[in-house]
Amino acid sequence: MNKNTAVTIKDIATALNLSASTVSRALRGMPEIHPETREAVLQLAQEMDYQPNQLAKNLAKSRTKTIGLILPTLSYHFFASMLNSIEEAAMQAGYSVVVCQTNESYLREVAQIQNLLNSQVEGVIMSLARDTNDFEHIYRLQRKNIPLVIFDRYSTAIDASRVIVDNREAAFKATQHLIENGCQRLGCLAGPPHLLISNERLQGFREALEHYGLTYNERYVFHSDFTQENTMMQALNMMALPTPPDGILTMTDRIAFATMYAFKQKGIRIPEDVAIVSFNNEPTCIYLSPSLTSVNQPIQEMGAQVVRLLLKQLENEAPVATETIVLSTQLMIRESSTTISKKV
Amino acid sequence: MNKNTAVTIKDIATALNLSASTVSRALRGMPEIHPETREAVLQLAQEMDYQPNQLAKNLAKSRTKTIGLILPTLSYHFFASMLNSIEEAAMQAGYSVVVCQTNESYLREVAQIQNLLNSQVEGVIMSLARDTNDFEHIYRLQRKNIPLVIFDRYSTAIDASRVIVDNREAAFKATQHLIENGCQRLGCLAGPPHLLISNERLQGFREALEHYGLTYNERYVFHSDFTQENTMMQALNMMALPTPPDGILTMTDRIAFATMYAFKQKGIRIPEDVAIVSFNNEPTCIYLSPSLTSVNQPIQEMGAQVVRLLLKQLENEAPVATETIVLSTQLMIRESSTTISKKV
DNA sequence: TTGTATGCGTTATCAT
DNA sequence: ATGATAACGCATACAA
Repeated sequence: MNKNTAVTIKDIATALNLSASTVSRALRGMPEIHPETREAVLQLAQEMDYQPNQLAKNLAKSRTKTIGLILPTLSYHFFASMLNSIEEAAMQAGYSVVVCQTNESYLREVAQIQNLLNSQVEGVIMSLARDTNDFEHIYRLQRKNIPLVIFDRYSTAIDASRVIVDNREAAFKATQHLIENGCQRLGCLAGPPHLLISNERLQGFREALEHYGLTYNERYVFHSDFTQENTMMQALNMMALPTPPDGILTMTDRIAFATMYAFKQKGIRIPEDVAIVSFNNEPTCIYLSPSLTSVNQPIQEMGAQVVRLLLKQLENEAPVATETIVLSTQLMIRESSTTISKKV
Repeated sequence: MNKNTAVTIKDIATALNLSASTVSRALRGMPEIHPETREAVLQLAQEMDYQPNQLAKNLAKSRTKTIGLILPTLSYHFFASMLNSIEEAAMQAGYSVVVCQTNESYLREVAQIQNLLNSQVEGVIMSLARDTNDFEHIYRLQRKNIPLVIFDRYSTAIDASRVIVDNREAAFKATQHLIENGCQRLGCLAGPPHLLISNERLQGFREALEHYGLTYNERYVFHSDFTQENTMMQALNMMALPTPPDGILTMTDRIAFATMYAFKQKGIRIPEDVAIVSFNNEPTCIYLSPSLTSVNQPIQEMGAQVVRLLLKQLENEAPVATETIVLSTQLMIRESSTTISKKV
């Protein structure tokens, strides 16, 4: 059952013996309206509890002031936080954002882009789904000249503005930290092989090893599909190597959580048997025992930059060159990687 | 910079020397259209990469097939999961959902309802913000005959369909569990005093105490505003009582996490010194050491019921009586409340 | 089977 | 300062 009685501008107009255009102008506070008329309109609007119809407004102006945000999932704290930070920045610029999750599925990503297009969003911000390997849907978006900014999970196959962190450097520093804390045999629990940022982090991992004269061995690199079960299996497989690692770099906190969980069940001690360093710095990191060392990404800054780059495209008449913003990270050192201070 | 060249039905029509209505019908697969015309239209639409304008569509049909979802925050796993489960159920019924967060702020809640109204959502699903004490904005919604369903954080001051769990019983069982595991002096770390579900849980806590012949003492009840700092302070204050509790019921996992964090820093052992039982069963619960005993709410079921109740109102001509669905919960017993099996 | 006319609620361009 | 009219893109009642 729905209201059949939405108050419209026309209702106010006839009630006041005015034309719709006058009411419209009064409502929007245009200067040419007589104060008395304006007052009358505003008051009646209030009394009738008039709600402007955003659909009609948008259609008439051919303008929605809305941007679409496509995220892999809101269950990761990182993405939920990015949503907040993007929404904040967008709102300040007078835009609202409509969010959709892909649940890591390529098909859903395609569908969501379709939806956003139909919803007439003026621009799109996204981070790629785990399973996205083909970019035709993105190209379509671009062919329609919809401004696009990609953050975090990007692809070099897409020519769009991006906001990322220096994954290679971050992984390098994280690995360096493990080495300097005495780890000799390092393993890496990476994400799906086709995810670019996973490879960048792997690259940083490798460079750190080589920089410190350790040999990089592919057999110490395992790939997780981000699910808990798979991650636990990969982690245990790694520890079942003839000479298991004494330090592991995991690509995300979720991977680290599952790994630590698996290790706990098997009686593998952290950091005594194996140290762990991870990525994302989710709030849960500090609650674990041992607390988890993790790379922090500047979420506020990323959100602000993402929106800034999008606005640049949105508000310029002429096409704008794509831009890549690389932000730096901070390693939050905690118990999982430091044998020294087990304070508990 | 934006596309000035959105392909419309009219474009297809003139290109094919047809009328707009014919194209419209062909696009929607109406039976009365000649197969050949349909083919031609469909093909050209594809070639021109035609995107239907959802705004125009909605305006023309005075129907959006959209429901609004207002959540306190997406940072709580419970709400993020509810979003997924609601979206799933809504999609199956052909509705899409637009989400907004209040960030626990009353003012934002009011504003978000305003937005949803302007966006012409056909119905609203919500869980109240922490700070919401006044319900005029909800009443306005109802005066406009917008179907409304409230879940989890509800209020008896709002006459709307709801989907909740039996908080009193859940708290009773949780408290019972603590008592049966040997706790003698129980404390409760509740949410803000005006949150109804917090009080219901407190009621269950109290009833359990009395049922087991323990005395309920208000001095063992502390209120957290859900922030980490405040929660830590309240938790430590509780343990600073002359005779601190040996068992605590916390109202949410977030409260429990912060409490455990505070206790860890102070060297207060869980469950040896004090056992903890909580609400929400976030995934993090199993990752903690000790793992956290928590009340699980049937999120899938809740989402399905919420949507079902809303659809009932949406798809009935006549007004539908409000309904309350009370679902039952399950206590997930883990290490934080059981002295027996510290497996690690 | 297809076309014409009208409407959805609002804004915008001309007039007056 | 206000009104009439057209337009936004699509759907639909009515004609043909």
